[in-house]
Amino acid sequence: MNLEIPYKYTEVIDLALDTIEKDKQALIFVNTKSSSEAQAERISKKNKKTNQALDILADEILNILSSPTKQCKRLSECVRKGIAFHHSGLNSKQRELIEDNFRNGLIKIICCTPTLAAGLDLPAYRTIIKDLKRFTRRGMQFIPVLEYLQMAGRAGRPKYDKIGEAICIATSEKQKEEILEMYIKGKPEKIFSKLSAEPVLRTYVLSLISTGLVNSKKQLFEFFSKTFFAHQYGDIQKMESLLLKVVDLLKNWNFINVEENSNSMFQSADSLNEENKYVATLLGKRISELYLDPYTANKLIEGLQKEQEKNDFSYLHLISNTLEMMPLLSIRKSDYEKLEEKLSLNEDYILDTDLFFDDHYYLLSTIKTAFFFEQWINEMTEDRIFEKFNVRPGEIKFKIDVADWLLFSCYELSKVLMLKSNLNVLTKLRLRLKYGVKEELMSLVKIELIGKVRARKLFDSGIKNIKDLKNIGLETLKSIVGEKTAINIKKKIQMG
DNA sequence: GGACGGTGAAACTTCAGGTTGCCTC
DNA sequence: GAAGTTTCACCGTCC
Repeated sequence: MNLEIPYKYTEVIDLALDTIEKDKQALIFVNTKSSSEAQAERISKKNKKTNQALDILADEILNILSSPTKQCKRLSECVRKGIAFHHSGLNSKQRELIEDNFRNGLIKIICCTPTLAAGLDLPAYRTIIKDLKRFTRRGMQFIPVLEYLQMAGRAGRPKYDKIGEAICIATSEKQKEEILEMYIKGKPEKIFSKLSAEPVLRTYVLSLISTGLVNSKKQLFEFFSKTFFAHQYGDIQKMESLLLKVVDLLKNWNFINVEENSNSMFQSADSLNEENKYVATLLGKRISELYLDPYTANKLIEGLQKEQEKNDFSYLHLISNTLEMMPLLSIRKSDYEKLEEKLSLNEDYILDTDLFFDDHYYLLSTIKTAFFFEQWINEMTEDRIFEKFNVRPGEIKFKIDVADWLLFSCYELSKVLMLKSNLNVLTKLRLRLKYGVKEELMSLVKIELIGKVRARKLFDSGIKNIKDLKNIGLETLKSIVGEKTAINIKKKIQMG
């Protein structure tokens, strides 16, 4: 760790310290999670002001998880000095604590990613926008003016301050001019319709047909011609051919039927015929209710229908290979060997065999993502996961939620398609995923008040299910999970 | 002499966010 | 492309 602070950082630190000196608060926007952590750390090391309330808060933050992660420790040490970092990788309780204690004035500075710019109402006297560039596929690019406005708009607290300050940090004289032109004098960019993204378009077309709002080509065109999407797209003919392409896909996947209209003079079952009727199939309806992108749904179905032998990894990999799971975990140099090994070990269990002939890097990313889920359901701790996979607690939660939704979708699709062999495995997997436990803990974890940590402790002490819990003496239980919890658990079991 | 700790440069890694599902053990 | 993090060689100190 380098304690010497390079010149270019000092102005942000000075601004932060000046804010504290004035007894005001500031938000500092940076472009990455680790940048927000490093920035908060630098400021906290320079800030001398602490107090008892901050100590209490710092301890609370440290002990939110059963075993504190590196991130918890780092955040806790910053908060001890009244400084915090805030991004999507934080545990949700920690995030809430930071927000609440910024509102009540205890925390003076938050270094954050753009999470805080939109949605959350957290005004500050001063907003410092340190990074106006962000990494994209085309390298470092200036962020949109709209985003800049969101961030700058956090400055000034209506009830407390008459003014607010939004400060941009330029890295050079040239950039200073660019920022002035683009953000201060510039206009916000136009808004674009989200429908232009194909997955969204597919989902909407299916949902329109499925709910019966649209049931012919004519109605479909009519509906879309009134949307903002059409207004922006301009070329109506091109849009119509795009829509027909989607309809054909849905038909090929058996999510909708195109039925002939018996009154029509020209009978043909294709989707082009003006008068043919679009009707969602049972499968299509379910997919629409699940909010699944039809493309993903089709992929899942193809996998679920495979008759080859499946294991847990098969399903975890199936859901990792979807648009919804993007972005997949990225691969480090040191990962390759392990991932290749994992791949060859599970080659026979992978359901989407097309992957073997495609982009190998992508294949390995799907393997790594599935591997991450597999480690999670085998009780790898959050700290270890951060270390091994570089996924922070808040991101684990997010990925798990997506996975659970997709597994549930797999379950529902299997039900509609009468693929009964998948059902039990999927239910089991979902439960294990939810708690992050091995199969042996499943019956314990189902009991209220018992999560992954307590379940593991109990199991290792020979208590393996609810019957064991009933039979065990209160004193013994106390020695395992602590006094209060033991009493509460006993109460719960007797009631249930 | 060896263990240990601090240092700094070079190599490596990563890059914001967060929609949507449901009743079953 | 830039910043943050990790790794590693090097050096001085202490026992």
